[in-house]
Amino acid sequence: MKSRAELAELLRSHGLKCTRSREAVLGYLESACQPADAERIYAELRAMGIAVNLSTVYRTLESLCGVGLAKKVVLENEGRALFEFCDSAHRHYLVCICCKKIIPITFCPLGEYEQQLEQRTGYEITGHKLDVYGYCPQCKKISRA
Amino acid sequence: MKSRAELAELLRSHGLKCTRSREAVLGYLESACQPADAERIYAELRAMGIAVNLSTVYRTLESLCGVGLAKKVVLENEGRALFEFCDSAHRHYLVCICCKKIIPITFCPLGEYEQQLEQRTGYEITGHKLDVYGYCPQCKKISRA
DNA sequence: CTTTAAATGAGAATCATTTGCATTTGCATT
DNA sequence: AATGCAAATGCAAATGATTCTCATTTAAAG
Ligand SMILES: [Zn+2]
Ligand SMILES: [Zn+2]
Ligand SMILES: [Zn+2]
Ligand SMILES: [Zn+2]
Repeated sequence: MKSRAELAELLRSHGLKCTRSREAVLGYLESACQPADAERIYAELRAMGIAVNLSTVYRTLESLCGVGLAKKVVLENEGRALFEFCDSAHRHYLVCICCKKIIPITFCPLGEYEQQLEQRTGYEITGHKLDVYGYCPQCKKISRA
Repeated sequence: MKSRAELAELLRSHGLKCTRSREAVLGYLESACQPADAERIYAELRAMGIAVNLSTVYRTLESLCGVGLAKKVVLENEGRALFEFCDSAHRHYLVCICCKKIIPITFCPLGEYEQQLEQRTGYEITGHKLDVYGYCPQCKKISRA
């Protein structure tokens, strides 16, 4: 949980003008425990008494992603894009298909696989996206009952 | 490349009434060399002289996916959903971020990884989605020039 | 305190996809 | 082959997430 001054500094050091909306959105992402969509960020900020416009939330998220302060996460079967604070770590997601809870996973098992693929296909591989789906412990119980 | 009779039989055996649109869409998917989006399927069928409505293409794709004759493929940075003939094989995609060419990959390196995740997280894992991005041999050359 | 380029708010526009409803069609039954 | 009916289709309008336009406000540099 960063202070307002820290957030402001983070914005400036990434070449972004520091505004109320940006500080608010960045602050929200930084303290959120899982990726959130624009509408949700918008709603939560309003609930906190911070009046931002939805267009501005979208624009701000785009700016933040542009300078590497946020990351866009697109999941299958999810109509809307999610966003999270970007600590620039490569990661994957374990998503509950029932309650939508998301656990970020930092271990990546695909280094060798990518090399093999490059050799076999002639592609120059620049990255990958891996999402794992299933039931979280809670939903597992419920679905059994 | 299946005959019309084969396509019809495939539809019926999956519990779907056999109609001109369904036969056309399924036929297109079956002979396509890579996943295509609804609009594209629509355009190609028209070009072949088969008049189908775009809504019908969408509805047909939904039906085909519903009975397991097609599969929806959602890729990052791709505004529209893609569809492919479903041979029920688990697969991944190697996508060129330049020309959008897609190579399906049948080898999956994630069996052990899923087991480890189940143990560590308590989730019951039901599946995963892995897409690899990069430059195809052709685009690799171009970007160097 | 001015100045000025960038950011914002409000709402319209866009784009893929879905839906309502009147009409047509597959196909089982006579 | 003719009949009947539920399911499928065409068309246009609705939807929902996201982007854009443009007039107004604001951050921050001088
Ligand atoms: Zn759950
Ligand atoms: Zn990885
Ligand atoms: Zn390419
Ligand atoms: Zn796999």
